[in-house]
Amino acid sequence: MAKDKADLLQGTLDMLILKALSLGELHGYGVIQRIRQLSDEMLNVEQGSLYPALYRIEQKGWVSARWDVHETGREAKFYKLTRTGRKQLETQEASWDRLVLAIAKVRQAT
Amino acid sequence: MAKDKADLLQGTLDMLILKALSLGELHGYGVIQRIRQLSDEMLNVEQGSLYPALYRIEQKGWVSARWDVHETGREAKFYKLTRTGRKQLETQEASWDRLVLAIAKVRQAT
DNA sequence: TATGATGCCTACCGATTCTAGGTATCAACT
DNA sequence: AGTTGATACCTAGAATCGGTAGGCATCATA
Repeated sequence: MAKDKADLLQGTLDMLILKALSLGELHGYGVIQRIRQLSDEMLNVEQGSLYPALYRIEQKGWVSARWDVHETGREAKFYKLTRTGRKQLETQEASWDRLVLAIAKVRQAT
Repeated sequence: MAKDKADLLQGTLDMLILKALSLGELHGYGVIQRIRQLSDEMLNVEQGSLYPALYRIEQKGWVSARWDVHETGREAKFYKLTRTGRKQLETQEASWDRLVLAIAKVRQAT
């Protein structure tokens, strides 16, 4: 991938996807675009990462999927956050915050 | 591992180890203790994660190792940050900061 | 008509952390 | 004396997950 885009750390992708979908129903490809846009082009999710992740997340019941046609007339698979998924997003955000805090503490040390 | 300790994300361990060693030479087991202590018990590095990581890091030239006896009279393998390792720490900290920033941007979205 | 963007997918690779074991020394307690 | 827990090192294998690289189809645009 492009060198100016940061690689994701394992465990952050689910949270990003759930967050993107928390802003409204969206199809897979759109999730990539939304994450890229929201992060000011800093995060680029590869398709080879996204689709398996969406599948995993759907299996866990965090999103529901349905095929539909969007305004441009093209077919796409739309994903929607479930109630469980919203809970999961909160959980993952809390974990992320704890980790960021813990690492900040270590880095403060002199 | 204990449920009150956060699991690490892949990619953060190296940075934590390098940071711990940047505060002074230390043996492997001590790295675990130092990270735990600096993070207010929030981060717990497993031995099965640490030793392979130290080996990898040594292979990359980021730390140098030597056997020695510490004040308690016990033998231990002491690791020291190399000049390259210090550069690497800066690089990894910068990457971490960028990732945290990017994720914060996504999470700000309403 | 050719190219690039959109849109879906899969197979495999590589990296890394964890679990679960093993070994040994030492202090402390029973 | 024996047991336990902390200290100190290590390895093998499992599991996870993101990336690379491929495939396929549609559509707008040059």
